[in-house]
Amino acid sequence: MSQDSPGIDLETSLGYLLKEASSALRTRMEAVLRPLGMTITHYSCLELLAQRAGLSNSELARGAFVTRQSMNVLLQTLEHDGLVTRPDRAPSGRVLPVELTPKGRRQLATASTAVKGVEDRMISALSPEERALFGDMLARSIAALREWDS
Amino acid sequence: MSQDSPGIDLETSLGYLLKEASSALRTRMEAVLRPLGMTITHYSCLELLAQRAGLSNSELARGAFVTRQSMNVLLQTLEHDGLVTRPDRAPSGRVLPVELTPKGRRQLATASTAVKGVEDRMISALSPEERALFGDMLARSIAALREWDS
DNA sequence: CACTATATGTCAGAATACTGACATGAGTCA
DNA sequence: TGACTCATGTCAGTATTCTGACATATAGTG
Repeated sequence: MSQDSPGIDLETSLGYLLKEASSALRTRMEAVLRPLGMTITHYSCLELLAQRAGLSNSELARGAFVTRQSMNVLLQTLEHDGLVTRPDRAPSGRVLPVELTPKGRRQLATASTAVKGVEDRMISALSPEERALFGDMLARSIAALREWDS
Repeated sequence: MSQDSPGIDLETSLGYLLKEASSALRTRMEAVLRPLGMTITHYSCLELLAQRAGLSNSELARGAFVTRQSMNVLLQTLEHDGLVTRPDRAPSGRVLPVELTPKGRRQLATASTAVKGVEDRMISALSPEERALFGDMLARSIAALREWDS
């Protein structure tokens, strides 16, 4: 039971809590996006494109935290459904800039409000000052985890 | 190259930051567990069992944030590899209590050390006082996200 | 100019997790 | 007792993501 070793106490582990929070957020987002026929990656892709039009497949993949292979199959579906467009040939190099269509923009609008509701629910547990600090601590944690990147 | 920290508004979203932090933690954990031939779910299962011996398949699934079907597949592998044991018949009801074998305990020991190193790296960006507050904020966020269930 | 390194898009296969469904056992309540 | 509800373990099929690999295009270096 409570044998030591270099064991990690999951009850107080910040890593476990972080995963737990991320899982809860993911579950809630899936719940509100499912009626809209969208997955989280699907929504993330559209949201990224709305803020930075012309992102490439690889850039979208990094922004949505999936591999570029996974993003590519998603983009094929989005393109087929008329939500995004890609040029037939790369304007420069091999990079294919992706853009939202009006239809994609409309779909994003409804999804964005739904997702914002989930995020608002989450941060409702934090005071305005705490929200700033929370974001700052998250950013510092991210930086520390990537510190010795190769 | 515009691959690092583009000035998108998503960077100020706490939901996105949370997902980003979770992704960074996941990447680091995968990096240290891969040489040991373990996945995160694999490790999580062993860690859960070390702290609470006799957990059922469904309980392990909830603790590792996967479905009980996925956990069952993993448990079959772990059982085949001699890392955990399950009784042939349920002592009560249908619940099959899972237990670590000495071999499983040894494998967990090395993995736990590696994972602890990752977590230590992450919280090194936070002061001791901040760590407590960080955990508290995460717990409150989790509670807020789940109180919706009604 | 060649050579190298990096990044991209893409294809194919494998690993992993999920949804749906079913039977079983325990607990609750009329 | 019997009907109902709930949770569990399990089977089957599907879906999504990942790993590995390759050719190509750009930039940097000698």
